[in-house]
Amino acid sequence: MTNREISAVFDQVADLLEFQNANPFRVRAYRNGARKLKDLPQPLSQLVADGADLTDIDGIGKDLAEKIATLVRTGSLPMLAELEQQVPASVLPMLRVPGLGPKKAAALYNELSIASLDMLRAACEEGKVRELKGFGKKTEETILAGIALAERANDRIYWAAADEVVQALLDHLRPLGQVKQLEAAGSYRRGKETVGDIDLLADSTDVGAVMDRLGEFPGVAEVIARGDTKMSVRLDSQLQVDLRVVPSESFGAALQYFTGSKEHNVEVRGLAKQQGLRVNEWGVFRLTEEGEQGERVAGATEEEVYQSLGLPLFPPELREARGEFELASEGGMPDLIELADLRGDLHMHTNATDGKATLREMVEAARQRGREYIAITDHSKRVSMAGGLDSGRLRAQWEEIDRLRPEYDDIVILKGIECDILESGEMDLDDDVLAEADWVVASLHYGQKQPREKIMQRLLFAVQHPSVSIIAHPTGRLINRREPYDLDVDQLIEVAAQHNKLLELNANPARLDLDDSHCAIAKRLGVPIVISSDAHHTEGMDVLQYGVKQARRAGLTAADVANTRAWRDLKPLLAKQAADLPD
DNA sequence: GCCGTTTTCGGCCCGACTGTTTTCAGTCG
Repeated sequence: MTNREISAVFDQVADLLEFQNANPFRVRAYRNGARKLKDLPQPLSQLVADGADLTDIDGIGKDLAEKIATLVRTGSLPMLAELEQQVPASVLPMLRVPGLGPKKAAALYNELSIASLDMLRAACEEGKVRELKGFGKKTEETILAGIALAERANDRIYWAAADEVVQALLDHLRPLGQVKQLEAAGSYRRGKETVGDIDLLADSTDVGAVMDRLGEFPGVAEVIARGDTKMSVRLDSQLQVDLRVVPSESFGAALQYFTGSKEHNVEVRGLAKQQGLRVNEWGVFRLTEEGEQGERVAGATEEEVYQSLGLPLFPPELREARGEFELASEGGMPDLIELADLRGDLHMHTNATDGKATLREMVEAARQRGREYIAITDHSKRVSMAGGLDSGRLRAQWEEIDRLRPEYDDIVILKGIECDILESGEMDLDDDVLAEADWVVASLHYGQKQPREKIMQRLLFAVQHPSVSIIAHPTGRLINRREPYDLDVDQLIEVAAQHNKLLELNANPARLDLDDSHCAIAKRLGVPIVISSDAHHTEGMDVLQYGVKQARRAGLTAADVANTRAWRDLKPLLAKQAADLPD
């Protein structure tokens, strides 16, 4: 089992325990463990085989260590089977109904034997739910309305889509004179690849005016809640927007609190407590001897909030309780990569295959964006739907590049190819033509459902091929639409490290592949990441910003990303002899 | 279930809002 699979088992255990009203700290222990394992650089199977002490992993104690060993050895966990006997897994979707938590869901299951969303809907329509103790007519209506939301499969939207809504909301609220500061917080600010809802924070003393203004935002379908400081609305698109209005002296504390993540905040507040301080969204406060809230020591800015706790101002992208506190205590907060650090773009298509723009148009667009070098990487012949290139057409394209090069002295145009890794495991083009290329991107397009062994055989063949520079979109996942291939990413990264190959972070907002935790593993193993646009038209080059967000979440600095280098400094990283490459 | 420069037991972040309550539990972030 992979680390992620083991992590998923612990998450499932946590869900079921929560449903059974187990000790919340026990539930948290499983969730914490799941999170730590997902981001672990070494495969657990290897650690178990080596007889390593798993309790060395932060958050893993004696009990979870034993369960990990059981999962590695047998592929299943008796405890999970037992839990599923007590509570069918079909109840878990009920927890996604807004307003339904473990307590209420358990009451529905225990009192009315409701074990699925369908049964829940029927019970609401028959008016049975309102008769339960602790439920009422209003709750029943809320549940009924919420079922539709829960049934919508995982509807977190791409960060790029959230960004459009956020900008519109900010533009709508900013002109209001009563608003002194305004920020979008939450997972949007942390740059997560998908965003579940939008969190806005306003600095104002006129709460009513700000809330009224949000209510007037075009596209507000309903007001879910509105209190003294907090308001929630749902947009026509079903997206929820939470607004919090605080005074200036609390803005920093509220921004810190509202940015999260929840796990990061739990850690921050725990650390505060050890120092006799209390952190909440209103500020940082000294605690009196009786444990009462005393004098305020910080709150106006995030920086002073963290500073008052002896912590650095964490970049929002790192606030996931995935090791940032350890980095801070070692004094090494990384200087994360920024969009402006990128100098080249090494994956793009033209109308020779499935791109929309000509070679010259792509070159011009790249120059306008200040790129110092680009690789033209059209598809190879097996990708017939895209009109992939055979060796003849590919060489013809390279001749066209030869003709263009003298016209541009401010951009290096690399002769590249996105060569398909065939189902058989061979490369789609002959070795002699691949050897002539400046830059070979290898990727899978077909046979994505093959068993892991076969997928890995293909990927490992490609990564060891002398002419291949990089593996593109290595896992093949499409966010919310397609699962990754059945592959062992850890092994792929290891072999890439052994053969001095690069791995792509495809910046398309639907791909973002490799993802943040895999990029972090690549960093630890010294595998350079290349952030590429995979542009199919000129505007497609602008997606690099999303790749940079993901890279920041992985803790990558400019030094970890190969295409932050000038072309002459990138060449030594490549398998190909620098002398065979253009200047 | 995890963890320990106050602890191997007794803690484990904190507050807003709603609905169903007569003073609070549940949910959410």
